Amino acid sequence: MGSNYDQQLIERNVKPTAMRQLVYTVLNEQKTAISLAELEQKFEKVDRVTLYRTLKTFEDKKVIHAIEDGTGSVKYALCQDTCECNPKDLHVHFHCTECGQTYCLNDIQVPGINLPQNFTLESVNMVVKGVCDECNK
Amino acid sequence: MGSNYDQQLIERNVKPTAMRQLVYTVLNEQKTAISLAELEQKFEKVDRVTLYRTLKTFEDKKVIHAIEDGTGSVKYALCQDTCECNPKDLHVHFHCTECGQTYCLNDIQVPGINLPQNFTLESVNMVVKGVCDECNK
DNA sequence: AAAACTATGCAACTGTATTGCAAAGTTATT
DNA sequence: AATAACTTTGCAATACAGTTGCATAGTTTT
Repeated sequence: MGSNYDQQLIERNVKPTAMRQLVYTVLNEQKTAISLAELEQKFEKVDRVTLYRTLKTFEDKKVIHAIEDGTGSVKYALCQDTCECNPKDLHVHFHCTECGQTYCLNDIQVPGINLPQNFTLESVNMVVKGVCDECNK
Repeated sequence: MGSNYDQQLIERNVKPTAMRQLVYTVLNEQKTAISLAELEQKFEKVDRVTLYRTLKTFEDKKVIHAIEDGTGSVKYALCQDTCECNPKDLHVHFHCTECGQTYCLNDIQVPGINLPQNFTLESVNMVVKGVCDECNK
């Protein structure tokens, strides 16, 4: 049989084990980015290290991207289908200081930056902090 | 007597104690942003918690700003004279993946972002990663 | 000089991230 | 089909950044 998400994993060269299918499913259900600790809480019983390595594998293979939102715990979210995690694929993230949620603003591309002479660019982590629409109600 | 830097501290409503003068001096000597652990190593013998609280005080009073560069340890750098840490005062930071240094690109302002409806902005943490001029030689 | 407040130092603790190693599971080879 | 080689998972333990509580020292106010 195999999960509905096998294809996404296989396309990114990740063997779709049971664990990975589960993790992918959970990630897919999230509206906002999620930390390792939060992911752990979605399961009855699971080994944190296995989740940790699953996330690392997913990140390496560009199934997910990491967001350093400054809370002390890295958040993760699924990449868009077309994402190669190149600078041009990068979007802005939003961290709500009220509810603590971290959003992917997939529609807002990270603006280009002209670096000083001889600085070369690999990636950009841009996190806007403020209050989200839910908390502004 | 008093240190040369008393004025800067007093202007920001920080009492210029001996400890704070020392920390300010060290921060002022840095070309790149520095972590708590790195700061600790600049002293023969010093209590980490005191440094920690000194940095927190400096940050609160906008003597320094914190940079979340994604390395797992927050970096700190002196604010510019005119800085009020408002969005318009914010500059881009650069983290070199080769030497590990984090630079303040004081001349490069963080670009404005149009947030979705009902999202309000407080601050922005923008870190560009790549290779710095020194490491590109 | 005493009281009130602020800063410092030490000990202890929390939580995230990470590594090593053995067991279980999977894939390739004979 | 049995073995070997490799990959994934689970458990134990560790490393380290960040943080809190409390007692002492120092400073300022009354």
